[in-house]
Amino acid sequence: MQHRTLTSIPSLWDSIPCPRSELDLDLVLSSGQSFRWREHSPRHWTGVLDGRLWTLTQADERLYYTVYGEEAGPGAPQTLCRFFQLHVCLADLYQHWSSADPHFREVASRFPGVRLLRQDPVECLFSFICSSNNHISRITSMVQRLCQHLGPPLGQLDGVSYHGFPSLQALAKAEVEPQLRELGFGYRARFVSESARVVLKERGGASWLQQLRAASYEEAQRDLCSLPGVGVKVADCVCLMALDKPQAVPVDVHVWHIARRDYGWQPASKSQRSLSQKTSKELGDFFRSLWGPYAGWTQAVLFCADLRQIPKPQILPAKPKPRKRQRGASSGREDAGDPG
DNA sequence: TGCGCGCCTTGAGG
DNA sequence: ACCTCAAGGCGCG
Repeated sequence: MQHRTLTSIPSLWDSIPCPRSELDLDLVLSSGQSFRWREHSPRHWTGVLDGRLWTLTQADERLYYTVYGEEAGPGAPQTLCRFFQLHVCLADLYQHWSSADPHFREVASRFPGVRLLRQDPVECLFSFICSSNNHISRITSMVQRLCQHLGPPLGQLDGVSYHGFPSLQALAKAEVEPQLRELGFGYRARFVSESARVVLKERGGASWLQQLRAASYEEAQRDLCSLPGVGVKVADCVCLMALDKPQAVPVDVHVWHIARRDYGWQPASKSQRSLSQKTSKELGDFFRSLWGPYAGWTQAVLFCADLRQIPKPQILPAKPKPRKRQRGASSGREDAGDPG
């Protein structure tokens, strides 16, 4: 089977109303909320949702979707509305934030349609456990490896295999940690397998995570922080992106930078260099008091804008670099041959 | 108890 | 070749 595009086989697509001011699909799926969507052709995103394989794209005032292997079914619109939280009116929020914050108004006018996904808690938790000391492109490749090796296969498109996210049971197996180390997860390998084991055997499994949606922000954050590899930053990401806590503001060095550069913010306590837990809380409270109960959503807009404002330098074409560095004539390191 | 600091993995880029 | 940094967390003093 092949990846579908809207123009190739229109009959296999359906759509729901969704203006661009409410959703910028390209921005939302590539800005580090979820690491599971691939842009296989321009503005066409393929990924797994509710255990099925989808391609999404956007045109005019509508969001188009197609599901592989079966009919999309009558539940598809509701699945999409829930995933993109379309009941939340982004235009109203932007207006509110703009009136409260001139800097937001200036930035947001260039970045409409940035909203939060409502992700599966297990997927979100373990994706962000992988995020520590890491950047988006590398997190993406790690999560992809995690799914390819431990997740249930859902089929191939153009030779690319797609997998569901691994279950807690799969992640909790004893051989997972060495396996993940082999896959380049480093010290995060232990965090993944240990947290899976704790959630499964000491907390009651996926339903425990699910129930944190009904808990308070403070309680959810505290409970998540009891897992190995989960600190305040990762807990806030999960709270914001999977557990219905729109007030959670994940504070990282990037947000810290934005706060100082664009808001002249300085911590009350004078810890300068590193982001202490106390400073994170201070900064989160600062943004919550400025932006209100959806402060995490606001931060996502600014974060998105910041990602796009520092475009990666294009690789210059035809740069005849004299390569003099390999004098040892080392055989290529991408050798496919087995050692021995 | 609270806080600051060094360490942990890997890989890209300067 | 060396250093730093990248959407951090943990253990120690």
